[in-house]
Amino acid sequence: MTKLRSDETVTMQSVAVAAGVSPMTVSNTFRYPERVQEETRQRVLKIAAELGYIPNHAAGNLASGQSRVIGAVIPSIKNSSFYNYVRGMQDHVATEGYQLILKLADTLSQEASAIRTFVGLRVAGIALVGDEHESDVKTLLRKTGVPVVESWVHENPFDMAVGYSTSDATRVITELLIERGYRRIGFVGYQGDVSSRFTERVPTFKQSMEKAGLDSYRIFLVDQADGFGAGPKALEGLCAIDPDLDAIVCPTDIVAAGVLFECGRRGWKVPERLAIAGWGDYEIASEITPGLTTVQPHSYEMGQRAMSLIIERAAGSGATGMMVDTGFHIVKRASA
Amino acid sequence: MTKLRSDETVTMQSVAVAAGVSPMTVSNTFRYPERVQEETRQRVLKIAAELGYIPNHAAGNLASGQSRVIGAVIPSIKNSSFYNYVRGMQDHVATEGYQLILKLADTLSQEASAIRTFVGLRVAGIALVGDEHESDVKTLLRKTGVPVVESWVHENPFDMAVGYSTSDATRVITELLIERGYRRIGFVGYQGDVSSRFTERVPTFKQSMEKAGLDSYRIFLVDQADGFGAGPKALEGLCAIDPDLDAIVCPTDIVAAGVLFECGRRGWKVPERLAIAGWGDYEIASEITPGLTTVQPHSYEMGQRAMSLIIERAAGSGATGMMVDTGFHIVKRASA
DNA sequence: AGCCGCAGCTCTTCAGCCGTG
DNA sequence: TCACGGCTGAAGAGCTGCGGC
Repeated sequence: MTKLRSDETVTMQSVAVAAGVSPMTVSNTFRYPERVQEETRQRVLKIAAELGYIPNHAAGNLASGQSRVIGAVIPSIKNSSFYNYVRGMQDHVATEGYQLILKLADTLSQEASAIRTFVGLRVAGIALVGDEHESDVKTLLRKTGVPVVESWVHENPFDMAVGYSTSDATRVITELLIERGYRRIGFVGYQGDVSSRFTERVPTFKQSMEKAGLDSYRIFLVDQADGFGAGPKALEGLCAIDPDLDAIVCPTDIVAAGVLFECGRRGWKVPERLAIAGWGDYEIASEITPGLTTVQPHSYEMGQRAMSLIIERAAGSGATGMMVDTGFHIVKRASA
Repeated sequence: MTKLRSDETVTMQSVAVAAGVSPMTVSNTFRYPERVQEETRQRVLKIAAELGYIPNHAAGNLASGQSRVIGAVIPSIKNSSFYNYVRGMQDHVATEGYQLILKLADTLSQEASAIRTFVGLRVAGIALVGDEHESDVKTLLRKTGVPVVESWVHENPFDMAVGYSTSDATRVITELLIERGYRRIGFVGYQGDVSSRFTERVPTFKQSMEKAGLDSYRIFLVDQADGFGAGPKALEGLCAIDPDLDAIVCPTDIVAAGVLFECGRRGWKVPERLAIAGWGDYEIASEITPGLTTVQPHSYEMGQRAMSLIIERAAGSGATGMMVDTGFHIVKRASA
């Protein structure tokens, strides 16, 4: 004997004794119900419930090398952008008898630490956002062979990916503004080390403008951490480039809302003085006045598909390199 | 032999062989570095890194009966209300060498399922929000003896609690409105099965009004799921009770922002025609115009203290029944 | 002081038992 | 004779507590 664990610890063994069966029958009752006679099963289940028995996942994981837990790393919960993504993941795993656990990571090194925790836990799979990760953890993930899905990623998956083309969406929303007659269009991006799902929009914006014979120099970068506060800064920065700016493309609806609030302070009419396009179709986009014209990624579906890719792999089918395009659409409201 | 695991699985054993030491020395290197000679430790660490070794938490948990993982159940990430709470938790556990994992649960039964997952994982402790939980899981938690902290709870903890008095905050914000000369004050609450941290505000509001000799019948309940949309509904409902309503107390800044947007649509000046008080000091409270006067709970500290209570208990000190009051303060802005 | 061997944590895989048709 | 349904026992899975050298 080694441990000074309380004697009252409820184990499979104690359930077995109380139910008058072997531990194996208890195990089978939970894992392969069809292998156990109805009557026996009911008895075991009843006893287990009475004793408050919950199978020790650590022991099961160790013995079987399998897990029904999937880990997801989420960049932030500061705003609602990942709400539907997480709901999609959660709803899908529930239907398959899996469990989802989350870790938050604002930076690459936090992401790396979260991944190490998940690997230590020997989860069935890992869902990441974006395609930039520390090279050490990439090596680690390769070595362990755990299924990994990158979300919001549209090409060159590390393992598997689910997402949509931010380039396509940038082109479509820019062309929409051009079509509606705006000419002096400004673009707001994020500065510093941000995900490529933001940085790859800039060249596409330029191309779309140039293709229409328009100038593409109205570009201003803000700090991703600024939230709503980025709006006023962006507007000021773009007005310094061109005081006659007539439209603005924002990296998120939060920034767009910040711009809209600032227009309110300045007494600028939207969209008459300035048209505003957002990104993400957050709840606020439909609630403020005027409503925000914005890109709606299909985040809920993205979450669902991310989980189904992992579960398929864990179940034996599925393969590395799989990619799913969940698309996007433009929600047209009054702001642009 | 049992498993058909890949032979390349990196275990403590394989690290030990490669480093020319026993498995126990590898174990000590990770868990009790001071027990191992500097030179040996460096060698083991180097080999471990080369092989991409991550200790199997399941095996360690099983062998030691301990865990460095803490589970937290969060009601929602739809808006930013729990952002600082989670940051506080995460920052604190990191300093203590623990890891935080999250599960989202919108309903009591989802919470129960999340708790069962955490118990199955044999986490070191569990952080919950609010004081309402399924009675089955309460029994289960009692039986397992896992440390549990309830947050946003100010009295009668199930095990331990950290929070502030929503009653006190309701009184203070109501008295602020009265002091500022508002008389026809309306109160917005949530209908249905919501946490007591919302329901207990109603009686306090009534008391505060009556104590000042004012009418307290201007009360309207909205659906918690409505988000910003609850604002217009609440305003309409309260105007039906009293068209000359001059101030409104909202359950969250989101609802308050919804009311503010609706005032914009109606052409009502804030706070001249209607004063608005929010709750939570979300990011939007300082960004919209006018800024929202609101209750600022010290969520970051709440998260930190929740984790320290759990870690103390896991480390042997600490006791059931512990409670921490993290307080609150009122942020005065232009809306009221 | 620094390092090691043994036994054991709880569960699952697999082989096999026993009685029946 | 064998197949099959329902159950069981032995042997680890990878790690750590403890005592020994």
